[in-house]
Amino acid sequence: MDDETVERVRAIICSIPPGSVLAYGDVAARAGLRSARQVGRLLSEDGHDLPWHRVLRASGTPAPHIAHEQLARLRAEGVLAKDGRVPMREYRWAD
DNA sequence: ACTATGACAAGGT
DNA sequence: GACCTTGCCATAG
Repeated sequence: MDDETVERVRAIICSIPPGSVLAYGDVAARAGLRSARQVGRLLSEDGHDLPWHRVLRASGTPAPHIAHEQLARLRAEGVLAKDGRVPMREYRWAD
């Protein structure tokens, strides 16, 4: 993991507009990473100052330990989850 | 060097 | 849709 790549990931996550979301894999792809786990690891370690709540799994289900907080924050931005799951088809950020 | 673990994903059943 | 198996890659022991 070069610092340059880390910066790219951080930049991408920061640029996600409120009301939109991205999957870990999407962020990874845009940042040039080969594995989505890298993104998750980054957030767990160095993502405390980023809008991490706009990043979730490809299926629209957030990670278990943060699920409650995540859905609450998204709900505050207008992202409505259906039974703990966000409909990516509608909220997925495409620029 | 090897194994286990983790904010994951894709493909098969 | 749900569930299981593989692949993935950095870190920790």
